[in-house]
Amino acid sequence: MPTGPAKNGRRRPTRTAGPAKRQADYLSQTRREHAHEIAEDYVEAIADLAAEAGQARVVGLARRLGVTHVTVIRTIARLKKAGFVTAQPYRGISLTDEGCALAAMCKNRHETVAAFLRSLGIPEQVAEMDAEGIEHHVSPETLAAFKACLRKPRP
Amino acid sequence: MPTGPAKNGRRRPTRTAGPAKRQADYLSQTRREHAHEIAEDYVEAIADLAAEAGQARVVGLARRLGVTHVTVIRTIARLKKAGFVTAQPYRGISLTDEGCALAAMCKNRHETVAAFLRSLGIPEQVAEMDAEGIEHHVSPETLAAFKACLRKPRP
DNA sequence: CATGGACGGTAGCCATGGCTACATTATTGC
DNA sequence: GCAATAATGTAGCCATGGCTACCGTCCATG
Repeated sequence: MPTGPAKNGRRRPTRTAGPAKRQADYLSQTRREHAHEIAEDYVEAIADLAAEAGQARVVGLARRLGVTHVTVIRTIARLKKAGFVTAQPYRGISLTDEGCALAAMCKNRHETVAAFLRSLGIPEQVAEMDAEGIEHHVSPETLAAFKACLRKPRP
Repeated sequence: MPTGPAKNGRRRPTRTAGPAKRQADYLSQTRREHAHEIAEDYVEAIADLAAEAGQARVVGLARRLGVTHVTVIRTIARLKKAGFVTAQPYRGISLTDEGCALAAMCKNRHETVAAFLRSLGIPEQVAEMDAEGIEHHVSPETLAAFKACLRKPRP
């Protein structure tokens, strides 16, 4: 039972229409992006492992991503359905052309973000850590601005 | 059935120990942060609604956050357990002191990130959109660097 | 003062992304 | 060639964060 009468403006004509709607869209978009983040981390890790060990394997991915091999297997299944990787049971994991392109884009973007942060005087480790989280939310416009800043550093 | 013998270096002594471990930690950390992101978005929205309408209500939050009122109710329950908000059924939602502090920090951080992006020449709307995603991953060091850049803009 | 419609809440579904525990397959070393 | 071990895969659990459908509350207004 409620403890008393609510005399708050319940029937107010909402009034938070314009800007609130826009922010809602931004937030929805950000949430949608989150689905891609994992895929990006995976294809990047697969590309790296393939480059350094000749082939990406489940345990290697698990170690690199900080999850159990079970999680890797399940996520790989999704990436397979999404067309980013190919994999047969007990064999290594390979990127499709699409996956390769995504990995290359991610690697480039990650490098740019990390370099930009370092150029602001942020310590290596912190820059790397922040880049890991930031990179997935950097639009092409912002990425271009970062690159421009790196090209002509402040005096 | 596998289509043939795998002659890949399975028994290699892992060799991806040092840097891979570090990256795994970074990624784990980023994943952990994700749990906080929602809380941050909520307390910020609650603070805004309280400021502009006198009280935060479920439907208002739902509109602002771009989700259904059901999602809001469930998340509020979690935030309540976490000690960020207080709420009784059919009453408005209020921030605890802790929630208030978090909201203030988030608002400040969001403003800083958005202003920094705008200072790089990124269009208002894009800056706002990117800030929404980036803000949750900005460490204190990086935030300080952004603020420093804003204080003395490039000539 | 009754009631309609907005608001708030519950039940139950789905997908994702973790996990442990257990089973299966490949490789390797004896 | 066979056993041990590491890698891979399966089953099933939990939490989170969406959703729809439906039901309950409340209060402004006729």
